[in-house]
Amino acid sequence: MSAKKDLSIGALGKLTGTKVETIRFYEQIAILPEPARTAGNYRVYGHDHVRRLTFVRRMRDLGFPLEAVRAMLDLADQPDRPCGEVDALVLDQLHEVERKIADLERLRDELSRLATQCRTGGRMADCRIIESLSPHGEDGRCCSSTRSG
Amino acid sequence: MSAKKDLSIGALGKLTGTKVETIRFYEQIAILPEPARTAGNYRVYGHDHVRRLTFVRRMRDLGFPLEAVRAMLDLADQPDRPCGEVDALVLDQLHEVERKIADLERLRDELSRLATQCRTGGRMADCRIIESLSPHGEDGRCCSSTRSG
DNA sequence: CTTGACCCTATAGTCACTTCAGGGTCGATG
DNA sequence: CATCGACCCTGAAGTGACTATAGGGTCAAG
Ligand SMILES: [Zn+2]
Ligand SMILES: [Zn+2]
Ligand SMILES: [Zn+2]
Ligand SMILES: [Zn+2]
Repeated sequence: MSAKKDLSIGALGKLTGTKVETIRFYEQIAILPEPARTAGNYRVYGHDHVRRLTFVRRMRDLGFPLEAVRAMLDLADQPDRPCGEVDALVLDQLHEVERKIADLERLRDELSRLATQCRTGGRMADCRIIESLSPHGEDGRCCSSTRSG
Repeated sequence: MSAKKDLSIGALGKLTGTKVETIRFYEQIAILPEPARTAGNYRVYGHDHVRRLTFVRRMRDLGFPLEAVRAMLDLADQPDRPCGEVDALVLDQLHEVERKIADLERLRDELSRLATQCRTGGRMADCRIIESLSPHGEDGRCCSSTRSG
């Protein structure tokens, strides 16, 4: 008794936490197949769309790029292939996320050092933050490197 | 004796670690002022450009959006204003980075859980990863929610 | 019959660049 | 003098993953 409850695009969006425009966008780039239409040209979605879109959104929420989503969808449709490729995609994404975390932690440290530089409530002319971000001192010499011995 | 060593766009790029196209782009959106030109219409840069571009690149490397860079450049040009706004910009960016790190750490945990699900070397049909990403079981019932009491 | 929520298409905008197409300039070499 | 390669020029389009806007059509309720 699997009820075939047809869904409008808005209903599908609510069910999957996806904006209507995003669903149409996914259709345009062939992440989602074209649905049937009503007499009034409205899109009509069914169970398979819900499943597929949910899958897509979960991967996106985990930070996978759409290209990886596409690859995963292709793989998922071929039950006889080995699943090693799927595992590899997940590991790649895990490493990517770990790399991003490391990058951001370095940034965070630099920013918090920067944030403690000033705090004087003084004027821009004395701002240590601006000074820290500038190339060198305030005098006219720097890049030209014409400081002969 | 501040030597006025004029620089071509390529030389400026090398000096600041910026691609030539990016420099032209910054000029286009008025992050950098239009430089002088040679008779052959080549851009010619001097010391001030080096300083300004270095400042921009440092901020970008710290993850500030160009809008914040623009704001900071505006402030830096007004020596009499209080530097509190600068401090606030840096703190905002610090919090933004901290938020991103927290988000990514959650993702990392989910991904590493996901990554340990499978590892069977089996077939797609049995892949636990695919299963974990899918909405519910394999049977035809789910979104329709027609499971009456 | 009108209101308002929803839907349609096509197009442009977002961010911070990158890439491309199609040329021009300049110093060195033959 | 021709020509080669490294560099430079402009303007437009492409990237990712949507988001927004303009200008309409559909449909159930009151
Ligand atoms: Zn300050
Ligand atoms: Zn300098
Ligand atoms: Zn698997
Ligand atoms: Zn379902």
